[in-house]
Amino acid sequence: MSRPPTTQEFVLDELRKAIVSRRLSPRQPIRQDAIAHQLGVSRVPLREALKTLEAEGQVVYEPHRGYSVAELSLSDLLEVYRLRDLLESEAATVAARKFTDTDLARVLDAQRDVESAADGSDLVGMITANRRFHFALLEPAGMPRLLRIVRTLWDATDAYRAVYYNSDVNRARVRDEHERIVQAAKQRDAEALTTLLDTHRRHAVDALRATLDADGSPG
Amino acid sequence: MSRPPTTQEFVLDELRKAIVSRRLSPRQPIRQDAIAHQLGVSRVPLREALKTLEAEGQVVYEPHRGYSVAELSLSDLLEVYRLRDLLESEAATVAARKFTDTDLARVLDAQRDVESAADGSDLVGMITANRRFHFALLEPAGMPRLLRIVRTLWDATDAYRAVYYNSDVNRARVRDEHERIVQAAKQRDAEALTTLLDTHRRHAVDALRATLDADGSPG
DNA sequence: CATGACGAATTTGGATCCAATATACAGTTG
DNA sequence: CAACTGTATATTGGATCCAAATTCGTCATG
Repeated sequence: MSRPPTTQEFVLDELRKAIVSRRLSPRQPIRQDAIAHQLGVSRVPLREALKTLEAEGQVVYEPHRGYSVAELSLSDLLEVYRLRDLLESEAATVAARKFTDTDLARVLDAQRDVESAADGSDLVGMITANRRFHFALLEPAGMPRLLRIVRTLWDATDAYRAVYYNSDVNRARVRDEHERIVQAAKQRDAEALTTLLDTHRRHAVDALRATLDADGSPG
Repeated sequence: MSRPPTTQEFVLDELRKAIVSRRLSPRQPIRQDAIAHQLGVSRVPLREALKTLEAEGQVVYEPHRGYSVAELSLSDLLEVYRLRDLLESEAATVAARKFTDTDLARVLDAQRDVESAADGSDLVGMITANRRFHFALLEPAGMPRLLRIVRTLWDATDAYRAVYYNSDVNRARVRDEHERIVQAAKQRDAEALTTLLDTHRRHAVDALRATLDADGSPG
């Protein structure tokens, strides 16, 4: 008994995809009329969707001058990962003490998808399965506000994930590290789990940092 | 060269005040037509302001059913303070290494306002000065995303601050603890600073928890 | 040639109107 | 009398229209 999405939900989804796929590139002004026309809607639901993205930091807004896609500088990237370290460590620690068999089943299920996506070089599948895997590990903590914040932190760097997963070695490493994380989760070993996740994130941020440098985008 | 506020900025401000002052109480549905009329505006800017509050967690939204003021349960309160512990500790530690004389001057200035507000039993003055004091300590960290998150965490419990500062003993304790915090900041003693701030927050959350219990609001 | 003033065109902000959905209520039926 | 159905009402969602602000091009001026 689901509900058909409202227009603003549809628009929000489309905007996210456009930002992640770089069809809307950083610093680019968002012309409301053009985008609304393109999506076949009026500006009203578009603007409500933009307000949501503004609050998440995905776009920046200046009254009377409009919205533009937010740019992620190097210091922004490092801050995002520092915040993820702080918040995800907490969530993982709390969650590890509470894992039920159902929780673990969800983690394993996501990891199976990660594996097949890694094998099949399926970028989009990799991104979504990886996200499912990590949030399956964090959700049992029962900290909805924390989770919500962490989600926006993930969104902020989503545009870079496709690049990251485009590499065979990166996909293989993720798959491998996830295996060890699964073992720690199974044993409810909070300390090992947080350590492994910390390392996992450090690998990601190092790779992203290299990407950002290669882009030559100044920060 | 300031700018006159847009209608949605005005509305956002009014809504915040209404929520903090409990003129809009938790779980109460927000009738857009009524509020828009009350403020002498149309529903459009009101809805954009509500989208911002939704993203901050101040109101909850259900499509086709509307917005209502978010309720803060006991577990929500504890989560907010746990998140503040994690994030403000980080910010304070980073900031302590960077304090300039200008930064410290801002802290001292805020503390002077706290003192006069505490002496004069000025509740609103106490709330604003206290907030200035704490953010003056955190802003030098140069972590804009963290600061933004912390601001929303403060907003979430703003409704309870007036109650807290209504007590002579609470105001005196805040004033006193601030003095010691100022000393640690002057000496750039990051460890002492974070310890003192931790204790400071624990006192606040204990008092708030008592208030919540007294309210008898189940959570 | 740089600079500033002016005006047209573009773009955003907000109000009003209509459509879609949910809620409340009356009446009906088992 | 409980449960259900249909209908009226209230409320939200979205489209269109107009006002306000900004941007951009033009031209005058030093």
